[in-house]
Amino acid sequence: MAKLNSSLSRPKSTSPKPKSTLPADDQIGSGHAVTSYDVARHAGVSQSAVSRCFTPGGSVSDKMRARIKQAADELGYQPNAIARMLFTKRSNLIAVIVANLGVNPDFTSILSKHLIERGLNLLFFTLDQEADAERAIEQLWQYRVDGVISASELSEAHISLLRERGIPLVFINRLYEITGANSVGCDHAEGERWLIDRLVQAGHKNFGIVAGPKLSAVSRLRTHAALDRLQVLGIDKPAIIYGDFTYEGGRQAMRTLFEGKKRPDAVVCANDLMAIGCIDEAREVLSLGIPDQVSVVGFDGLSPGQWSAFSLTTVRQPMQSMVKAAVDMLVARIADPALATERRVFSGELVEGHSARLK
Amino acid sequence: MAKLNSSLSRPKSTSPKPKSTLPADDQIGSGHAVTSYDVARHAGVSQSAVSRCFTPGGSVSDKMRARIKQAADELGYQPNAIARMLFTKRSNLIAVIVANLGVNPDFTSILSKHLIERGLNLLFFTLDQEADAERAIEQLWQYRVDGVISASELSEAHISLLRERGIPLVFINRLYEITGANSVGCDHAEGERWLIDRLVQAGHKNFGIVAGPKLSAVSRLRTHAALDRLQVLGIDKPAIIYGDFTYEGGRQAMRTLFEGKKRPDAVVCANDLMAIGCIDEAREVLSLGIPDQVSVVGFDGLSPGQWSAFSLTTVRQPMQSMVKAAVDMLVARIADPALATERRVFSGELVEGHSARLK
DNA sequence: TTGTAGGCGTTATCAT
DNA sequence: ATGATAACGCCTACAA
Repeated sequence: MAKLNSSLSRPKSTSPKPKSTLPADDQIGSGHAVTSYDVARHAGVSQSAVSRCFTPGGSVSDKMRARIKQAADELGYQPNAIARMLFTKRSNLIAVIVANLGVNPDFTSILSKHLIERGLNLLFFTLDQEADAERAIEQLWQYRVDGVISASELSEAHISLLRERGIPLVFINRLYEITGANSVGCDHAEGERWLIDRLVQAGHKNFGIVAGPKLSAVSRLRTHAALDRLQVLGIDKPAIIYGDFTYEGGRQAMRTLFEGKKRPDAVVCANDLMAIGCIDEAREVLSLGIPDQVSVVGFDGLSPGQWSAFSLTTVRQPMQSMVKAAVDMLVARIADPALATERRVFSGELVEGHSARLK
Repeated sequence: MAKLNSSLSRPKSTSPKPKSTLPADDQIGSGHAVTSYDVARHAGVSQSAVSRCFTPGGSVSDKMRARIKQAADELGYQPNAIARMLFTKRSNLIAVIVANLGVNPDFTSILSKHLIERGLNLLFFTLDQEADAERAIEQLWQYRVDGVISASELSEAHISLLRERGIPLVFINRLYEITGANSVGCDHAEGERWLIDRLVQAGHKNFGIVAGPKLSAVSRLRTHAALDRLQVLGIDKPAIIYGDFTYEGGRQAMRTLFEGKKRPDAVVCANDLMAIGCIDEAREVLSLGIPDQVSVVGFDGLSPGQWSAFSLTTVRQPMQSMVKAAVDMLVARIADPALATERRVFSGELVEGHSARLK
């Protein structure tokens, strides 16, 4: 029961015979891993012909192409991407890094679609703890990914590591002002100003802010913009509660906000999930009418927010455009790594739900 | 400006010199792609020593290991997974296939976590149209993934293709009775019986069923189980509406259900998202009290269903356990492809929310 | 324990 | 247009 010798006739293989590279024809679908040599032998051509035949720009006669394609089909041959990668140094792999929380649920599938369109594949990394980032960076390097899209913040060290290694990196909705890293994002400040302006126009006076985690850059951007605008409009400094971007966090923040003596008439949340939590807490526990007694606004444009139970007033991020832009940008950088770093910022879209009194 | 000759001293390279494989030492962090040869040269050892040093079971003396590790660190060396794959035929890649709709949002991140624990990486495929399946199967084969986890249904042809190629496959929550494919899932029938029993016990008499798409196996399982149980309990045959597993679909189904002359007092939905849609439609448009006038139940255990706005009565699928089981099973099959195919079925957990009158 | 040498399945350069 | 052949970077007998 010796192993079956599937692919003989390699250049310097055991067979000493110099010419006549066509020993006994193969049995179809037998052993594993049919290689280009097997196809070549089966079609009676050289291995390089097979390779060319599967290469986009390869110069092969129609007749030969047909013969090879048929042989390949009969044997069930597909080129081995691994071997190709080894030679070409292009893996067609894009590493996608997402933080476990605070990511729009359909982000991944939208991204996947855009990558597919460009013939790229998605190597997925999700980050729970800081240690995971270390591992992700190490792995994606080992797999020689062509580029990285990150929806999670990365340390300076990791960013520069990627730069040194020449791996293009594009951030989605993270990390703006910092060191030259490519990014696409939503104009959080603008959106937040819209919300505040509308709320103030409608006569709200006592604001409460539900921020995200203190170290979240997105939360900072949104919250600061709101605070700034309130100050510009001459509104009293609002109470600020720091949440964790979750539903539960939103509920808790709302509770805390209404324990104080100065109860807000408008609550501005750093994301939709917390806003939903606020609404539920207001109705369920605090017995407050939304938007009659309190207005609540969020940020993101999550689909649950648009369910009629909440009808959340919020700013929708143009996910499709952002993701497309990120992929475009990444692909451009892969083609020409010398391109200048760039930021693309999209305006959100104000969604006037019924969770806030707007007039 | 000639290209810099980073790694000389390959076995049969240009250099004719037979011995003394240590030409001028390298400049750190210079060119790209530092290889094991570079490290070897830097540390003054053989390339194979470097390789062994990075291989779990490799036999290297502590002294040498230290020297090599240091050299590797200085040069920023990480083994090239691609080259390794080519030789070992193991990619440490697991293909994960999900259908675009109808997937529990945190499924991917849970899965990712479990794969990480085993040192596996996640190659992500999302399926929109039937054509995408074709592409996914082709790609994952080209990348020589070690195994496949699918949360989407696959055609018989694709399943047997994977089998022929010796790629272990585990389904999550799909495709039970069919051809010997490994799967883990939730006991839909049992859960559905629980729901029906409780509803009937509480005195509900007129049922409405909101099913999923007609070709969805999961929907069929859940719906059939509900219908069977109703029949066993002697309840009149309920109206059945076919939805699409979405929120909007749920709303529409609810509307249709209440256009009929026999208005149900209990609506059983094939998933949580549609159940939420039903609740919103009932309250918003039909002005029906939940659960006073109609009871609504779902299936899945989605977190939005548990928000107090809905407090959905449902059956929660034990996602963590299911995913862990799937990974365990897959890893076992990778280790021993001859293992018998197996199905693991977990019981769900009845969640008694307030969307249904249960007594 | 360490070094030598051959091969994994491609692509690409060169003759033909 | 086609066929030989040398890498690509690593792993693993085998020899020392």
